[in-house]
Amino acid sequence: MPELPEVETIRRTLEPLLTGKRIQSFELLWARTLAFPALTDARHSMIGTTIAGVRRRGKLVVLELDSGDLITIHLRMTGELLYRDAGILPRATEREPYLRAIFGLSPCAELLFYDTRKFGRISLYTRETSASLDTTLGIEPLDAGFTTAALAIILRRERRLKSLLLDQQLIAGLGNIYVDEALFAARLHPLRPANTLGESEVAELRTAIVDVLSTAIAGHGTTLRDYRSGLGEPGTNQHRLHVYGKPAGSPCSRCGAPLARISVDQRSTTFCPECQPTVAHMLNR
DNA sequence: ACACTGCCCTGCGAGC
DNA sequence: TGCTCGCAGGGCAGTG
Repeated sequence: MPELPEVETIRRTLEPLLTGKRIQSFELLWARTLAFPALTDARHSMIGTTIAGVRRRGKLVVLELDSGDLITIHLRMTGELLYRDAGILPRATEREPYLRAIFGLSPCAELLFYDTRKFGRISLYTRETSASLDTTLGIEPLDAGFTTAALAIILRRERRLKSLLLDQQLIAGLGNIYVDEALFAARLHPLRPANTLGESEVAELRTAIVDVLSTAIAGHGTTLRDYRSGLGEPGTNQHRLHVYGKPAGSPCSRCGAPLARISVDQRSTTFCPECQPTVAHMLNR
């Protein structure tokens, strides 16, 4: 499932291809893929505008239009955003089964949105409504502002660490894969109340988050099943995962102890009980 | 403030 | 082989 590194990889591949292209059509093949506004309004706003840039905010791909409007695309679990040069490849008229939306671009190109599970969402924000993005999305973990002090403020609440790190309103872009990996790297138990972390633990967690995300971006993202870059290439970071997706009982890559698997916020969570002890565990030693 | 449930969806692997 | 079932999960609404 695409998280920050996958979305960033897609952004990087799409930016040079989309910038300067004019949107000349928007075709919707699954109605709910467009979250808002209504299709006719969305078409009216985007058709005829030019893509001025491709940004990322959290897990959102953001197409900046020269009108000042923004098209945001959330891939959720199985969304794929593929660029196709219609001059080279045949047009997507054959209604492939998982194709949900088509941006027709001039000259001679298409941006295709595929999504098997139909959870992905495309939205259009105006200059006025785009401010709400920053109230629903928290700090960017790869921005300079994501300091140990900034993270310490976020952690200043009695909430389970993993649940907090997954909260997009606090930190934007982390999902199940990279939260598990970052907690493993920082040797922190996913159920630790966030406000029990010491100063050095906060610093280690910040470093772990930045390292895990940066490494994944360098590897062009994690491809477990569906994820592909904007040009259809899989990533390589799946080979660097230490805990995510590993079955319970499989050996920890660091200490050899059997990994544990629990559920946190309805999400499977894998960690090493030896490397990532609870506070109670540490006191009992 | 926090945790939990159910919903949206489909493909896949396990079990029978 | 062919079926059913549980699981995967990001975000959100609703409940406790």
